[in-house]
Amino acid sequence: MSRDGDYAQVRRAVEFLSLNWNDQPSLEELAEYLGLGVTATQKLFTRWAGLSPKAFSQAVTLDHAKRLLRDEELPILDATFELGLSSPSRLHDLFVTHEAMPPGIWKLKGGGLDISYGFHACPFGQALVMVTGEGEKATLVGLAFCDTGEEKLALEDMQGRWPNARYTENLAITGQFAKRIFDPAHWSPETPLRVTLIGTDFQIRVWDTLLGIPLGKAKTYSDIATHIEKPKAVRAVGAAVGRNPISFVVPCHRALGKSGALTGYHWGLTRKRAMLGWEAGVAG
DNA sequence: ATGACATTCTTGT
DNA sequence: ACAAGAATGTCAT
Repeated sequence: MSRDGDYAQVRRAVEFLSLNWNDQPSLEELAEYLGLGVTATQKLFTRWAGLSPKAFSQAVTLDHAKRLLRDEELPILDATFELGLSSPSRLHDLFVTHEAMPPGIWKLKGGGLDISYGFHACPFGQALVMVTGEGEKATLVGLAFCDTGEEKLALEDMQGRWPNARYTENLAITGQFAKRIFDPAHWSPETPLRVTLIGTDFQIRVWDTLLGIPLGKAKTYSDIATHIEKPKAVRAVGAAVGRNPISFVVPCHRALGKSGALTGYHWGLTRKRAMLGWEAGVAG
Protein backbone atom coordinates (compact mmCIF):
# COMPACT_ATOMS: atom_id res chain seq x y z
CA MET A 1 0.00 0.00 0.00
CA SER A 2 2.83 2.37 0.76
CA ARG A 3 4.29 1.27 -2.54
CA ASP A 4 1.27 2.56 -4.38
CA GLY A 5 1.21 5.92 -2.68
CA ASP A 6 4.83 6.38 -3.58
CA TYR A 7 4.25 6.87 -7.26
CA ALA A 8 3.45 10.56 -7.01
CA GLN A 9 6.94 11.19 -5.73
CA VAL A 10 8.62 8.61 -7.85
CA ARG A 11 7.10 10.30 -10.85
CA ARG A 12 8.75 13.57 -9.91
CA ALA A 13 12.01 11.75 -9.43
CA VAL A 14 11.79 10.10 -12.83
CA GLU A 15 10.96 13.42 -14.43
CA PHE A 16 13.96 14.97 -12.78
CA LEU A 17 16.26 12.16 -13.82
CA SER A 18 15.17 12.21 -17.44
CA LEU A 19 15.42 15.98 -17.60
CA ASN A 20 19.01 15.82 -16.41
CA TRP A 21 19.89 12.51 -17.94
CA ASN A 22 23.17 13.80 -19.38
CA ASP A 23 24.75 14.89 -16.12
CA GLN A 24 24.24 11.95 -13.76
CA PRO A 25 22.55 13.74 -10.87
CA SER A 26 23.86 12.75 -7.47
CA LEU A 27 21.66 11.33 -4.78
CA GLU A 28 21.91 14.63 -2.97
CA GLU A 29 20.69 16.64 -5.92
CA LEU A 30 17.80 14.30 -6.39
CA ALA A 31 16.87 14.43 -2.72
CA GLU A 32 17.01 18.18 -2.77
CA TYR A 33 14.76 18.38 -5.77
CA LEU A 34 12.24 16.10 -4.11
CA GLY A 35 12.43 18.08 -0.91
CA LEU A 36 13.37 14.95 0.99
CA GLY A 37 16.36 13.87 2.99
CA VAL A 38 18.94 11.61 1.47
CA THR A 39 17.83 8.63 3.51
CA ALA A 40 14.16 9.28 2.82
CA THR A 41 14.98 9.24 -0.89
CA GLN A 42 16.83 5.98 -0.48
CA LYS A 43 13.93 4.44 1.33
CA LEU A 44 11.38 5.70 -1.15
CA PHE A 45 13.08 3.89 -3.98
CA THR A 46 13.76 0.63 -2.22
CA ARG A 47 10.17 0.50 -1.06
CA TRP A 48 8.90 1.25 -4.50
CA ALA A 49 10.99 -1.10 -6.61
CA GLY A 50 13.60 -2.75 -4.46
CA LEU A 51 16.08 -0.55 -6.25
CA SER A 52 18.40 2.11 -4.93
CA PRO A 53 18.09 5.57 -6.48
CA LYS A 54 21.47 5.11 -8.07
CA ALA A 55 20.53 1.75 -9.57
CA PHE A 56 17.30 3.27 -10.74
CA SER A 57 18.89 6.19 -12.53
CA GLN A 58 21.26 3.79 -14.21
CA ALA A 59 18.33 1.65 -15.24
CA VAL A 60 16.71 4.50 -17.12
CA THR A 61 19.74 5.65 -19.07
CA LEU A 62 20.19 5.29 -22.76
CA ASP A 63 23.03 2.88 -22.20
CA HIS A 64 20.88 0.54 -20.22
CA ALA A 65 18.15 0.68 -22.83
CA LYS A 66 20.69 -0.28 -25.46
CA ARG A 67 21.74 -3.20 -23.33
CA LEU A 68 18.17 -4.46 -23.22
CA LEU A 69 18.18 -4.41 -26.99
CA ARG A 70 21.61 -5.89 -27.46
CA ASP A 71 21.29 -9.31 -25.88
CA GLU A 72 20.17 -11.05 -29.01
CA GLU A 73 19.98 -14.41 -27.29
CA LEU A 74 16.56 -15.85 -28.09
CA PRO A 75 14.59 -14.75 -31.04
CA ILE A 76 11.34 -13.32 -29.82
CA LEU A 77 9.39 -16.08 -28.16
CA ASP A 78 6.48 -17.31 -30.15
CA ALA A 79 3.66 -15.92 -28.11
CA THR A 80 1.25 -18.66 -29.09
CA PHE A 81 2.86 -21.26 -26.87
CA GLU A 82 3.73 -19.43 -23.74
CA LEU A 83 1.39 -21.30 -21.41
CA GLY A 84 3.52 -23.28 -19.03
CA LEU A 85 6.48 -23.11 -21.34
CA SER A 86 8.96 -20.53 -20.32
CA SER A 87 12.54 -19.60 -20.92
CA PRO A 88 14.59 -19.01 -17.79
CA SER A 89 14.49 -15.28 -18.26
CA ARG A 90 10.74 -15.47 -18.26
CA LEU A 91 10.59 -17.15 -14.86
CA HIS A 92 9.77 -13.98 -13.04
CA ASP A 93 7.54 -12.55 -15.67
CA LEU A 94 3.82 -12.13 -15.57
CA PHE A 95 2.27 -15.21 -17.15
CA VAL A 96 -0.48 -14.66 -19.61
CA THR A 97 -2.85 -16.68 -21.73
CA HIS A 98 -4.40 -14.70 -24.43
CA GLU A 99 -6.85 -15.03 -27.23
CA ALA A 100 -7.95 -12.65 -29.89
CA MET A 101 -11.52 -11.51 -30.03
CA PRO A 102 -13.26 -12.49 -33.26
CA PRO A 103 -13.01 -9.64 -35.73
CA GLY A 104 -16.79 -9.25 -35.61
CA ILE A 105 -16.67 -7.75 -32.14
CA TRP A 106 -14.03 -5.31 -33.27
CA LYS A 107 -16.24 -4.23 -36.14
CA LEU A 108 -19.17 -3.75 -33.79
CA LYS A 109 -16.94 -1.53 -31.68
CA GLY A 110 -17.60 -3.59 -28.61
CA GLY A 111 -21.31 -3.99 -29.21
CA GLY A 112 -22.75 -6.80 -27.07
CA LEU A 113 -19.81 -6.68 -24.69
CA ASP A 114 -20.29 -6.19 -20.95
CA ILE A 115 -17.28 -4.54 -19.39
CA SER A 116 -16.59 -4.09 -15.68
CA TYR A 117 -14.17 -1.35 -14.88
CA GLY A 118 -12.47 0.10 -11.84
CA PHE A 119 -9.55 2.26 -10.75
CA HIS A 120 -6.88 0.90 -8.43
CA ALA A 121 -3.72 2.37 -7.00
CA CYS A 122 -0.63 0.73 -8.47
CA PRO A 123 3.10 1.40 -8.69
CA PHE A 124 2.52 3.58 -11.74
CA GLY A 125 -0.28 5.74 -10.42
CA GLN A 126 -3.93 4.90 -10.92
CA ALA A 127 -4.65 1.83 -13.01
CA LEU A 128 -7.89 1.56 -14.94
CA VAL A 129 -8.75 -2.13 -15.19
CA MET A 130 -11.36 -3.44 -17.63
CA VAL A 131 -12.71 -6.97 -17.55
CA THR A 132 -15.34 -9.01 -19.38
CA GLY A 133 -16.91 -12.27 -18.26
CA GLU A 134 -17.21 -13.56 -14.73
CA GLY A 135 -15.65 -16.14 -12.48
CA GLU A 136 -13.41 -18.61 -14.28
CA LYS A 137 -13.99 -16.96 -17.60
CA ALA A 138 -13.23 -13.42 -16.54
CA THR A 139 -10.70 -11.96 -18.91
CA LEU A 140 -8.78 -8.72 -19.06
CA VAL A 141 -9.57 -6.51 -22.05
CA GLY A 142 -8.19 -3.16 -21.00
CA LEU A 143 -5.56 -1.63 -18.76
CA ALA A 144 -4.79 2.07 -18.72
CA PHE A 145 -2.92 4.48 -16.45
CA CYS A 146 -3.35 7.98 -15.18
CA ASP A 147 -2.42 10.25 -12.33
CA THR A 148 -4.85 10.88 -9.51
CA GLY A 149 -7.46 13.36 -10.68
CA GLU A 150 -7.30 12.36 -14.34
CA GLU A 151 -9.47 9.29 -14.02
CA LYS A 152 -12.25 10.69 -16.17
CA LEU A 153 -9.96 11.28 -19.11
CA ALA A 154 -8.51 7.81 -18.97
CA LEU A 155 -11.96 6.26 -18.80
CA GLU A 156 -13.12 8.27 -21.79
CA ASP A 157 -10.03 7.33 -23.72
CA MET A 158 -10.73 3.66 -23.17
CA GLN A 159 -14.47 3.84 -23.71
CA GLY A 160 -13.84 5.57 -27.00
CA ARG A 161 -12.19 2.41 -28.27
CA TRP A 162 -15.28 0.27 -27.84
CA PRO A 163 -18.07 2.84 -27.70
CA ASN A 164 -20.87 0.31 -27.98
CA ALA A 165 -19.95 -1.81 -24.99
CA ARG A 166 -21.86 -1.64 -21.72
CA TYR A 167 -19.76 -0.31 -18.85
CA THR A 168 -20.33 -1.01 -15.16
CA GLU A 169 -18.08 -0.07 -12.30
CA ASN A 170 -17.21 -3.20 -10.32
CA LEU A 171 -14.23 -2.88 -8.04
CA ALA A 172 -14.64 -6.40 -6.69
CA ILE A 173 -13.95 -7.95 -10.08
CA THR A 174 -11.30 -5.54 -11.28
CA GLY A 175 -9.53 -5.56 -7.92
CA GLN A 176 -8.70 -9.24 -8.32
CA PHE A 177 -6.96 -8.49 -11.57
CA ALA A 178 -5.15 -5.46 -10.24
CA LYS A 179 -3.71 -7.46 -7.39
CA ARG A 180 -2.58 -10.22 -9.71
CA ILE A 181 -0.95 -7.89 -12.19
CA PHE A 182 1.06 -5.57 -9.99
CA ASP A 183 2.33 -7.90 -7.31
CA PRO A 184 5.12 -10.09 -8.65
CA ALA A 185 4.43 -12.53 -5.83
CA HIS A 186 1.19 -13.39 -7.63
CA TRP A 187 2.89 -14.12 -10.95
CA SER A 188 2.79 -17.83 -11.54
CA PRO A 189 2.47 -20.16 -14.50
CA GLU A 190 -0.21 -22.16 -12.70
CA THR A 191 -2.60 -19.24 -12.53
CA PRO A 192 -1.94 -17.39 -15.72
CA LEU A 193 -3.68 -14.15 -16.32
CA ARG A 194 -6.45 -14.39 -18.88
CA VAL A 195 -6.30 -11.68 -21.48
CA THR A 196 -8.37 -10.96 -24.57
CA LEU A 197 -7.03 -8.85 -27.38
CA ILE A 198 -9.57 -6.71 -29.21
CA GLY A 199 -8.22 -5.14 -32.36
CA THR A 200 -7.56 -5.45 -36.08
CA ASP A 201 -5.58 -8.40 -37.44
CA PHE A 202 -2.52 -6.28 -37.88
CA GLN A 203 -2.68 -4.89 -34.37
CA ILE A 204 -3.13 -8.32 -32.86
CA ARG A 205 -0.06 -9.65 -34.60
CA VAL A 206 1.92 -6.73 -33.23
CA TRP A 207 0.57 -7.20 -29.69
CA ASP A 208 1.25 -10.93 -29.95
CA THR A 209 4.85 -10.11 -30.68
CA LEU A 210 5.04 -7.77 -27.71
CA LEU A 211 3.78 -10.52 -25.43
CA GLY A 212 6.76 -12.59 -26.50
CA ILE A 213 9.32 -10.08 -25.23
CA PRO A 214 10.49 -11.32 -21.84
CA LEU A 215 10.96 -9.19 -18.77
CA GLY A 216 14.28 -7.43 -18.81
CA LYS A 217 14.45 -7.36 -22.60
CA ALA A 218 13.35 -4.94 -25.24
CA LYS A 219 12.84 -4.83 -29.00
CA THR A 220 12.95 -2.03 -31.50
CA TYR A 221 9.97 -1.09 -33.61
CA SER A 222 11.76 -2.43 -36.65
CA ASP A 223 12.53 -5.73 -34.90
CA ILE A 224 8.82 -6.13 -34.43
CA ALA A 225 8.06 -5.19 -38.01
CA THR A 226 10.50 -7.84 -39.19
CA HIS A 227 9.02 -10.42 -36.85
CA ILE A 228 5.54 -10.07 -38.33
CA GLU A 229 7.11 -10.29 -41.79
CA LYS A 230 6.39 -6.72 -42.75
CA PRO A 231 9.88 -5.32 -42.34
CA LYS A 232 9.00 -1.97 -43.81
CA ALA A 233 5.91 -1.36 -41.74
CA VAL A 234 7.90 0.17 -38.89
CA ARG A 235 5.72 3.18 -38.70
CA ALA A 236 2.49 1.24 -38.75
CA VAL A 237 3.95 -0.92 -36.00
CA GLY A 238 4.51 2.18 -33.92
CA ALA A 239 0.91 3.17 -34.40
CA ALA A 240 -0.32 -0.31 -33.45
CA VAL A 241 1.89 -0.47 -30.38
CA GLY A 242 0.53 2.87 -29.30
CA ARG A 243 -2.99 1.60 -29.72
CA ASN A 244 -2.44 -1.33 -27.35
CA PRO A 245 -5.43 -1.44 -24.99
CA ILE A 246 -3.77 -3.56 -22.32
CA SER A 247 -0.82 -1.44 -21.46
CA PHE A 248 1.86 -3.02 -19.24
CA VAL A 249 0.44 -6.55 -19.47
CA VAL A 250 1.06 -6.39 -23.18
CA PRO A 251 4.49 -4.89 -22.65
CA CYS A 252 4.41 -1.97 -24.99
CA HIS A 253 6.96 -0.25 -22.77
CA ARG A 254 9.53 -2.78 -24.00
CA ALA A 255 9.37 -1.35 -27.51
CA LEU A 256 12.12 1.19 -28.06
CA GLY A 257 13.53 3.20 -30.92
CA LYS A 258 16.52 1.77 -32.71
CA SER A 259 18.87 4.08 -30.83
CA GLY A 260 17.51 2.91 -27.49
CA ALA A 261 15.53 6.11 -27.09
CA LEU A 262 12.12 5.72 -25.54
CA THR A 263 10.40 7.62 -28.37
CA GLY A 264 6.84 7.58 -27.09
CA TYR A 265 4.16 6.28 -24.77
CA HIS A 266 0.43 6.80 -24.82
CA TRP A 267 0.21 7.23 -21.05
CA GLY A 268 3.27 9.47 -20.80
CA LEU A 269 6.97 8.89 -21.36
CA THR A 270 7.65 9.31 -17.67
CA ARG A 271 5.50 6.31 -16.96
CA LYS A 272 7.35 4.28 -19.57
CA ARG A 273 10.63 5.11 -17.88
CA ALA A 274 9.18 4.27 -14.50
CA MET A 275 8.03 0.89 -15.78
CA LEU A 276 11.41 0.02 -17.20
CA GLY A 277 13.11 1.09 -13.98
CA TRP A 278 10.64 -0.84 -11.87
CA GLU A 279 11.17 -3.91 -14.01
CA ALA A 280 14.91 -3.60 -13.59
CA GLY A 281 14.25 -3.98 -9.88
CA VAL A 282 11.92 -6.93 -10.31
CA ALA A 283 14.36 -8.66 -12.64
CA GLY A 284 17.30 -8.24 -10.34
C1' DA B 1 20.98 18.13 -32.70
C1' DT B 2 17.56 19.12 -36.35
C1' DG B 3 14.81 18.40 -40.45
C1' DA B 4 13.14 16.34 -44.64
C1' DC B 5 11.25 12.40 -46.55
C1' DA B 6 10.38 7.50 -47.61
C1' DT B 7 7.01 4.03 -46.41
C1' DT B 8 3.10 1.07 -44.55
C1' DC B 9 -0.98 0.41 -42.32
C1' DT B 10 -5.25 2.30 -39.79
C1' DT B 11 -9.16 5.12 -39.58
C1' DG B 12 -12.49 8.66 -40.50
C1' DT B 13 -14.89 10.81 -44.31
C1' DA C 1 -12.03 5.35 -52.45
C1' DC C 2 -9.08 8.71 -50.45
C1' DA C 3 -6.32 11.40 -47.37
C1' DA C 4 -4.29 12.22 -42.98
C1' DG C 5 -1.63 10.72 -39.37
C1' DA C 6 1.27 7.61 -36.47
C1' DA C 7 4.96 5.71 -29.87
C1' DT C 8 9.96 5.08 -36.93
C1' DG C 9 14.17 5.08 -39.45
C1' DT C 10 17.62 7.08 -42.30
C1' DC C 11 20.23 10.40 -44.46
C1' DA C 12 21.84 15.14 -45.02
C1' DT C 13 23.21 19.28 -42.87
